[in-house]
Amino acid sequence: MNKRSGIGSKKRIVDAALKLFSEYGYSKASMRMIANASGISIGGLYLYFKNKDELYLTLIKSRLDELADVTRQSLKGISDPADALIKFISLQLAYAKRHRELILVQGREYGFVFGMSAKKKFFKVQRGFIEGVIRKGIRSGVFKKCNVKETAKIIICTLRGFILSLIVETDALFSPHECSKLLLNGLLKKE
Amino acid sequence: MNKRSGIGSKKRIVDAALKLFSEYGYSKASMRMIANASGISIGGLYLYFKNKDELYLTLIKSRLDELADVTRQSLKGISDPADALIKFISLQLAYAKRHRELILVQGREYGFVFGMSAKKKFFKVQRGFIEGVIRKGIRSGVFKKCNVKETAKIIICTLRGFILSLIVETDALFSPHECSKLLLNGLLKKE
Amino acid sequence: MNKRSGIGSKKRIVDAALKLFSEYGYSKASMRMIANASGISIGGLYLYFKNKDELYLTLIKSRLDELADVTRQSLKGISDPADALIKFISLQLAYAKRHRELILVQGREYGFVFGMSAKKKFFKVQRGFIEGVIRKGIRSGVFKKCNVKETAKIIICTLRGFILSLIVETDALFSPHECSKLLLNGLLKKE
Amino acid sequence: MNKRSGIGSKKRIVDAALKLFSEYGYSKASMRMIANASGISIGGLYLYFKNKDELYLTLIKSRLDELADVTRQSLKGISDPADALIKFISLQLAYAKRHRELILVQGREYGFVFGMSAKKKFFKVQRGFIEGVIRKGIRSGVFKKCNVKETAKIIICTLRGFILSLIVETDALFSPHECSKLLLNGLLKKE
DNA sequence: TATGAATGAGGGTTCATTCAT
DNA sequence: CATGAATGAACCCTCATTCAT
Repeated sequence: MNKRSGIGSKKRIVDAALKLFSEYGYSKASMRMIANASGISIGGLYLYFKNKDELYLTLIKSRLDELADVTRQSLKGISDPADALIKFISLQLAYAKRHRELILVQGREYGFVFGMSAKKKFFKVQRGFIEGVIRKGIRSGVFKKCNVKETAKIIICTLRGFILSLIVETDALFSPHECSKLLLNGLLKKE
Repeated sequence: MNKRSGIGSKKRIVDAALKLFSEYGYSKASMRMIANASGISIGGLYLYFKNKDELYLTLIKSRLDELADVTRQSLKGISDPADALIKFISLQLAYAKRHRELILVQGREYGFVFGMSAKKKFFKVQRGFIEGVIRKGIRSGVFKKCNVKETAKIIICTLRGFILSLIVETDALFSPHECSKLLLNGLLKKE
Repeated sequence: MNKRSGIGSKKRIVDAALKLFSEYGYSKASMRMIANASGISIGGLYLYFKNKDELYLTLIKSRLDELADVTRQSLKGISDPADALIKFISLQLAYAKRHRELILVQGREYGFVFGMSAKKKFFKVQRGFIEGVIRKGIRSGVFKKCNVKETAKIIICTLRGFILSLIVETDALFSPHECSKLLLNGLLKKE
Repeated sequence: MNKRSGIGSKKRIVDAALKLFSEYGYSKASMRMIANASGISIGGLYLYFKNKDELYLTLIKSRLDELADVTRQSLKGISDPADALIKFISLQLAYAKRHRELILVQGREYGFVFGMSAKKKFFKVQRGFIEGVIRKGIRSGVFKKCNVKETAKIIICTLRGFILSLIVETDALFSPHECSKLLLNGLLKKE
C-alpha cells in the first residue's frame, strides 16, 4: 500500500522493533507483532533484515553508536576533569531515561549468539572516556592518585546498574547530581 | 537412570535449571533442556514443579532469600560504618561471583508476569541495610552529611551493575577494595 | 501441497474434521490427524480456526443450522398434519443418513465445556416444529387430543435414537414409513 | 493401607470409574482421577485391570448385563402384550434415570476399539424382547398386523434417545405413560 | 498385594521463516 | 518491492503405563 521509499519502511520497522523488544524482550516480541506495529507485512520484514537476530543486532548497534556519538560530542571542549565527569554521568542517565530501549543493550538473552563483541567494544570505549578523564584529573592534581582502570570500571558499573533499574524498579533511580557528588567527594568526612 | 531418591531428583533439577536459566534466560531455556541436563525425564520435572513459571520463581526466591540471609548475618556485629560498608560490598561481590545464577534475579523477561514484587522487596531490603549504615555513619560523625536515600540507591546500582557484568563482560569486574575506597574517599584530592 | 486457495483449504479442513470428529470423537481426533487428513500443515489449521474447540464448535453450528433450514423449508406448504409429520420424519432420517457427522451434535464429551446452549436451542426449535404440527392436527380434528409437549418430546427422542444408531449399530435403523405409521396409528387394533 | 480383600478394592475402583466415566467421558477421566476417587493407588488399578480400556469395557459389560437381567425378570409373568410393553418402557426409563452411567453404553468414543460387539449383542437381545411381545400381541389379536422387526427397532430407538437426553438436555425427558399411550394408540383419531 | 516416582509418546499451540503471487 | 498463506520444528504440558520397593 505504501509506495514509500525502502528507507522509510526500514525506519518504521526499526522503530517498532525497538519499542517491542524493549517492552517484551527478545523472545516474547514476535515478528508478527513487529510487522503489525510497523505497518509492514511479515514478508516485508525479511526484505530489510535477514532474520530476527539481525534485526535485533541492528537495533543494538544503532543505539550503541548513537550513545557513543552523544558522549563524544558533549565531552569535547570540557577541560576540567570534575566537570567532565559530572557531564558524562548526567548525560548517560538522561540518555537512558529518554531511550528506555537502551535496556536491550544489557539483554543477556542473546549473549551466546552475538558473542557480545559489539557490546564489549562499546563498553570498552566508554571506559576509555572515563579513564581519560580520570588520568587527566590526576595529572592536573585535581584528583588524587588511584587505580584508574578499576575506578573507571566502577563508574561504568554504576551507570549500568542505573539502566537496569529503569526496568526492574524505577523508584531506584538516583540523581546524576548526587552520584557525581558521591564519586567526587566520597562518604568520609575530611577532618 | 531409574527411580532415584526423590530428594536427589529435585536437587538435580534445581541445579540444572539454575545453570540453564542463568545462561540462556527464561525463554530460551526449555523444559526439555532442563530435563536432559538434570538426567530427569520431562514428565519428572512436573512431579516437582507445577510448571515452568513455578520452577523459575522457586529459583529466584531461593537465591534472593539466601543472599538476604548472608547479608544479614555478616553485617551484625560490625559497628564501624566504614567497615560495615566495606564488608557489605565485598560480600555481595563475592556472592555474585560464586553464584553467577544470581543474574537471573535481574531478568527482565518475566517482569510483566511475576509482577516483580519479590524482587522489588528484596532490593528494598538491601537498600535498607545500606541506609542504616549510612545513617549511623552520619550520626557518629564518621560520614559527612548527605542524602541518605540517594546514596544508598547509587551503591545498590553499582553492585547491580557488577552482577550484570558477570555475564556481559567479565573483564569489567572491579575489586571490592577499590570500590569501597572510591565510595568512602571520592576522587577529589582533599587539599 | 503448496499455497492453495484459502477457501479451498478451509473446506478441506472442515471436511476432514467432520469425518474424524464423528468417527473418533472430540478427544481422540487430534489436530495432527486432522492436519494430515486435510493435507494442510498443523500450523495451517490455526490460520482458519483459533483452536480445536472453535473448530469443533463451528462444525456443530454449521450442521445444526443446515438441518434447521432443511426442516423449515420442507415443512412450509404442507397443510395436512399427518403428511407434515411423515414428511418431517423422513426428512430427518434422510438427512442423518447422508450426514453421519450429525452424530457429533449428540456428543456429550463437550457438554461441560460448551454449555450445550447451541444444542439445547436447536432441539427446542425442532420440538417447536412438531408441537405446531400436532396442535394443528388436534384443532382440525385429525389427531386425537393428547399431551402435545410430551408427544413432541417422544418423537424427537425417537429421531435422536436413530441418529445414534447410525454409529452404534447400523442394522438398527428403521424406515421412515414404518415410523410414521406407528406414530399415527399405534399398535392397538381398533375394533 | 487397606488390607481389605481384593474384591473390595475392585468394587471401589468400579464404582469410582463408573461415576467419573459417566461424568467426564472416557478421555477426560484420567486413571489418576479414578485412583484418587477410589482410594486406590495408581499402580493398584493395574492389579485389577490390564489397562484403561479393559476397565471401561468391564464397566459397560456389567451395566449391560444388569439391565438385561432386570428386563428379563420383570417381563416374565406378564401375559397381556400391552401391559408388557408398558412395563418394559417404564422399566427402561426408570433404570436409565437411576443409573445415569448407563449413558456410557452409548458412548461412541470407543466404538473403533471395542468393535461394538458387546453393545450390538445387548441391543439385539433387547429388541428380541420387544419383538416377542409384539408378535404375541398380533397373534392374540390385540395388536394389529405390522412389521414386527421395524416396530421393535423404532421402540428401541425411542428409548435410546431418552437415555441420550439424560445428558444433553434433561428437560426433554418424557413420561413412560405418555410414551406407551402414543405407541399403543397412535395420533390419529379413530372415527 | 500395594505403592507412587519415573517415563516418554503424544497432545494442543506458537512462531520464525519461505515463496507463489 | 510487497504480501500473507503456508510450513513444520519446537514449545509446554498431560497421562497411561511400568517397576523398584
